[in-house]
Amino acid sequence: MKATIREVARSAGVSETTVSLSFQPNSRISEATKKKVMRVAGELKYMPNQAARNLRQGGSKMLAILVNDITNPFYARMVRTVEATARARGYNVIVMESQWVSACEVDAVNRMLEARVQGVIICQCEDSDEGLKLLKRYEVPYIALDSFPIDYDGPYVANDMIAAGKLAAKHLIEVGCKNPALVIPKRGRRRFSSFIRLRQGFAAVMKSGKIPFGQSQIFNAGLTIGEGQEVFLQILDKMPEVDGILCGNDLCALGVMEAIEKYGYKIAVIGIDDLPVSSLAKISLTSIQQPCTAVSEQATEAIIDGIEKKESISLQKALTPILIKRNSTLLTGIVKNSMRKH
Amino acid sequence: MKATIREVARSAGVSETTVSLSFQPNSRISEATKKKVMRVAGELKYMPNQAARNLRQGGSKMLAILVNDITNPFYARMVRTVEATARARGYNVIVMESQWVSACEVDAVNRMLEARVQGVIICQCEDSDEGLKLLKRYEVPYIALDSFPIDYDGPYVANDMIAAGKLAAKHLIEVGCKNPALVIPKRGRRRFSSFIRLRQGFAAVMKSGKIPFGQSQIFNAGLTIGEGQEVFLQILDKMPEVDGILCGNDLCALGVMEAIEKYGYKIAVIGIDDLPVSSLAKISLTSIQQPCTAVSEQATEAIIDGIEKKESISLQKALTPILIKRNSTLLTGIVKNSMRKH
DNA sequence: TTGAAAGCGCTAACAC
DNA sequence: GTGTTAGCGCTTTCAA
Repeated sequence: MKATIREVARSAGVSETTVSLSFQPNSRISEATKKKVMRVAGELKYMPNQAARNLRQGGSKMLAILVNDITNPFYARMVRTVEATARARGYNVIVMESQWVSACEVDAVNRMLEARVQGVIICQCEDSDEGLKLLKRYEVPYIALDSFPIDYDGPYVANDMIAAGKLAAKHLIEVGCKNPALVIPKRGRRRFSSFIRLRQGFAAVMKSGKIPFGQSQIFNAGLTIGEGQEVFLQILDKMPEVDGILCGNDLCALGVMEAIEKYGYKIAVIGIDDLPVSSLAKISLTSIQQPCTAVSEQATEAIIDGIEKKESISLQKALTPILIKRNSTLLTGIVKNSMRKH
Repeated sequence: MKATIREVARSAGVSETTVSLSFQPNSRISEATKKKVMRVAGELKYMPNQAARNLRQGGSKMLAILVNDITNPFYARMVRTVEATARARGYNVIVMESQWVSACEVDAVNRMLEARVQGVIICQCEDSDEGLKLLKRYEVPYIALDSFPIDYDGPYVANDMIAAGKLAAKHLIEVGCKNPALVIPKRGRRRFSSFIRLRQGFAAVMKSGKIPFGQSQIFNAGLTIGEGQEVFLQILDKMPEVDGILCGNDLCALGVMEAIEKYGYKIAVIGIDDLPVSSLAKISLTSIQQPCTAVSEQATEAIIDGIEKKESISLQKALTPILIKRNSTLLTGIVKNSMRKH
């Protein structure tokens, strides 16, 4: 880890250029020289210094991905896909986490900027757009992945949440739901546009099915098990007749299911994400499977294309999800009235 | 994102040195000059270039963490903690994933080396030690986190798996288990030393409790729900009287529980990790909670200390886990005999 | 308190 | 097919 190109050159009796070129694919160097250089490099434990290379070439070959919560499997899978896609195209990825805190987001963006990442894939956290502003200001290409504020007009690749809302509503109606509730997160003053779209799709289908659905049936909870558990009593308080709940993600849905069970109710629940645990027989949570892999891949490809063609990216794309029907709606739908407690 | 220190210097009518110094804390520059420099820097959208800084200073202020599976919450939490701890000390972290594939591990290590990370926190994947060899060869400080091969003798911070095995065995005996099985992963020819230790602790307590426990009661499955589901029939085949199963992690345990339920058995199950979902009433999986945060913190601090003191690190530390008792052992322990199918 | 100059390790013109 | 030269953007002596 100590040797530089200079020492390798000297030791191999060639110029630095030759060494440099030997490490590049299909360069002009003869096989013999290349072999010799490689041998010496090996002996001297030489390895090209990316920082120097970047400095010289004026590009870091580095992307950043910013997610809200790395421990959430939904984001973790995105990170994995982005990483793999980027690597295939010769880019490294630095992963950052905002933990839903705007200040962390800004901090993360600053570090990306200093690291001279060439592109940013960003799952935006909340109502502050400071992070985005920084990216714009410093003219770093970015693309939103999955979530972004309601007034965002930049490039994105996301899951089609209107479709998701429609799927959920249609299914709830199918299983006989008359009093639906929607549980989605709210940060600061606004909601994510993803969840606004979810609501739009949900409300549209409910309306066409003549099921009343209004503001009073929308509840606020974050995307964790804990927050799901907490919100259920609020729902029950305002909607004692609730018989179907769509949650912002599976984790929240798991929490809601937990509370439903605890208080002895039977209410249809739908989550979003289709986590591995959701398919367990004991859980069997009906969920909306999002095309996360495709979304992440396309976002990554788009940003790299943008970087390499030096074009600004204008992609705005929403991919269609599918509904996975399980017991959390199928069983509860049948028994819910007879089993109700009150 | 375009301006360099030179342009800022020219525009502010000072030297590059002054600009550079203005961006460093408590340097000799006067407040007035600093303010002026900052203003100009802001106007020109100047931001120090880390690559150049690193090149000059000969250190990247970058750490790498390599995990096996980023979508596994166990690793994700470690990543989070490492990242936060490192950042507090002024280091960035690049995250890499081996996906349990030795070739990926080697590839990841190579990229770290090129990125000139100053230290590596590594959760090793399997029986190949190629990755580690590379790290040694290029003299990059490293510390193993949580898992490493059986013959590893380098620095590590890990969970005390002997203690974990003992806790589990003690508890299984408590709930009346007579025919225990152990399900742990095996990669290539060897097992992780973590799981060998788990077995040691488990076997020791079983022995002292006069419960027979030998090779034929140890089964092989990876750390995922799917592999847990698959292994159960093998267990049943070889041990029709099995009444207690300790799994290598919660995900695997969830899979085993799923299969137990599916085939209509009641068998005590213990997992390791205590994932959030494990505490759900519907799951209620008895699990061993590992001090992952502390482990990750200590590993990170140790490696940074090593880097800054230029000392090689010799820390070998195992932190004690605790047992969280839930229904997967408490209920099954009571009813298991009367409910058995065969 | 400030500036001039040297150089970190590498690559890309441009010679030869 | 190979070498010479000139920087990439920054920090750090050293001198003023």
